[in-house]
Amino acid sequence: MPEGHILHRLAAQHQAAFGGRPVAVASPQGRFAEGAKLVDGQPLERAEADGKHLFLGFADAWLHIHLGLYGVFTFGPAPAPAPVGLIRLRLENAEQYADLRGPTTCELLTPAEKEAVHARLGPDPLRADAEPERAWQRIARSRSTIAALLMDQKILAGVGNVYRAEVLFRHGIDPHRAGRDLTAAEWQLIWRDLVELMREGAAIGRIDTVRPEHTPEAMGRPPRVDDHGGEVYVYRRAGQPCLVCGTEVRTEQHAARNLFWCPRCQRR
DNA sequence: TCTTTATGGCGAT
DNA sequence: TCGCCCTAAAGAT
Repeated sequence: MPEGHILHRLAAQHQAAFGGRPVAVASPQGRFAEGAKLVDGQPLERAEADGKHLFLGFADAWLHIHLGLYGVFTFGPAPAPAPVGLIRLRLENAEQYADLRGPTTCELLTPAEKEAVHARLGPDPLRADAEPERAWQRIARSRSTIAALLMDQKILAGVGNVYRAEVLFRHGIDPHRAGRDLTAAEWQLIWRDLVELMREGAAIGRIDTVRPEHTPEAMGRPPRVDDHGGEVYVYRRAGQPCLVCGTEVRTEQHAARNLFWCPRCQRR
């Protein structure tokens, strides 16, 4: 269950495992059988991520993958075992295999179609070519909440529900504030923090956002483990005490997604 | 053996 | 704003 950091990590993993060499491409489940056949046996020329999209470049086409809410890749040493469950896509060479389950999107694109995907995305904090100013231009004019804007991939690419909740907490910002009420200085701090947090997330493969001075050990509280693998301030911690001030963390449905925040720490 | 839930996004209304 | 799509694991019965 992925935000942008996972897709960048996956691009690097595919490059390392399959880059520059022919790859067997198949669809054990059958739903992507025709597409798989078209690139089967071609070398993987390059792998890249753009927001939450993964692109695998073959000679004849770009393989475009979006994991959606519960898509997942599994890597392992070759030979791949007999398929268990629904495997949409399997990549394999002599050393390794990768299985893809449950993606929202798994399709072949032309270069022009790939560029069209890029064109409709906002800047991605994990890409060197990102222009945060583009996002700010839209946020500064918007009456939508900053919570909704951070999740809008046309505004900002790669940020999901966890990074949204956590970056707003780290900057003390009430998620319900309108984008146009943010200051340019606040936006710059949010962007820089996202770049840093997501780079670390891509490197270690999970989302850790709790500053050293706020860890349970540093605060003299019993240790704890968040059930999604990382250490966070508010995401999925509704009803539990805020790590900083002890106030109960709140949650609500916000544009059909779960929003979490601390009503005391996030009053700006 | 059910029902629910999830770090997403699309199109219809 | 709603329903719907993709799948697996956790929780309820």
